[in-house]
Amino acid sequence: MKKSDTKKALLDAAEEAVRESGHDGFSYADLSNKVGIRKASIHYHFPGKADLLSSIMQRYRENLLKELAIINENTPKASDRLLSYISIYRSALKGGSALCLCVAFSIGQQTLDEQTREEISDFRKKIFDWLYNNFTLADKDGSISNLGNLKEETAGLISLVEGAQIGARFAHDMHYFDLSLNPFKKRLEN
Amino acid sequence: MKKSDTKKALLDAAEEAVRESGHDGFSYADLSNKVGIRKASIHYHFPGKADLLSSIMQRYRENLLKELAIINENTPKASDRLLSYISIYRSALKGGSALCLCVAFSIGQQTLDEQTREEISDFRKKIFDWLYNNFTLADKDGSISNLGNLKEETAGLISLVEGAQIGARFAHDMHYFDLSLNPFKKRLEN
DNA sequence: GTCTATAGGGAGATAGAC
DNA sequence: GTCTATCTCCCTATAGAC
Repeated sequence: MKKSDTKKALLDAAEEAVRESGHDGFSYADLSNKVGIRKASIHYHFPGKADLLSSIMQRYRENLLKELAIINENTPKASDRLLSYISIYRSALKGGSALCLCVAFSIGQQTLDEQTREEISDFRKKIFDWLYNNFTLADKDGSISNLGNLKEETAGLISLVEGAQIGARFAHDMHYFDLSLNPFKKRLEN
Repeated sequence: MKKSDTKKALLDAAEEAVRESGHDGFSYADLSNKVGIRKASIHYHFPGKADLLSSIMQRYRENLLKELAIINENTPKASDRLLSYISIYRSALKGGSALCLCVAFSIGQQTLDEQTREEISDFRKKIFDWLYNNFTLADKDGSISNLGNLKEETAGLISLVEGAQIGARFAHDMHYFDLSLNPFKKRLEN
């Protein structure tokens, strides 16, 4: 198999594993089974597990930030942009069996290498800024009711979405996510 | 040392470890160092790790449900009760280094034994009911503004508080918790 | 009750053949 | 690039002396 194909298969399998079981909840043996390659061979593509985890995070960050940029391009109203944000986190749940990669890494940060932790930290800041800018837009276009302090609204929405993911995965029930988000969604004018 | 004293020391050390590192983020060796007992001796008090984890959870559940009952006895206004609830989760953060036990177990549920998972699940339901009853009270005493659907409010507050814990611990910053909770707190009338 | 000693397994990682 | 074989380390758990 071509080097890049195996590498992608490993990244895909590892990302899925992290989102379902956490980064220390899967082993090279698990990965080996999923991809159909001996576990020693994984080290050819990623010398250590830290390299693998860092690569997953890098790829995820690039893709998601691109998605958010596209939302801004195509969606004029702030409330609609936030709805898109919420739906990204909703679909990441995969019916209640997985978390988005950012939440999965954030809850297991203690045993991560410094570099990956930095990447997550930087990523979280960028998400915060994107939301903050769109709450600022909402303050102008009036598409969200009862707006308070914009930094508080931003932190509150991130916490709400991440907490809803945790709860929904625990219960294996998407309904819990929707239930949690509804009070916020009712403030959005469509 | 008396049996019950060692047992309590083990429970205390294990609870702290779970809240800081997760239930598979600490070993009998870690516990052995903290308590000053050889790791083999731990098995005398708790035959397996599952027994230890289950005991921590049982103790925590009993204590917290007792606390919530006392809040109801001593605090007439719904908004004040919810403030107490929030402050329990806030102080559990220990400045951003730990989670409350319920969140710590909830995020690591995949590798828990069935019994402990059941205990957490049951505990979460009881927390939900306590909050739901107090949102119902708020609907009567008018101490929370803009009340929507009460189940949604309940799920939303749990998600908010749990997500705020995750974010605050990641950033090692209590401020993030306070920032996240402020929009909700502003709806409470004091 | 607590100890020493050790079993048994799984983790990530490396060497070297092909 | 992928393989087999092996290494080292750490985990939970048990046996048996004191």
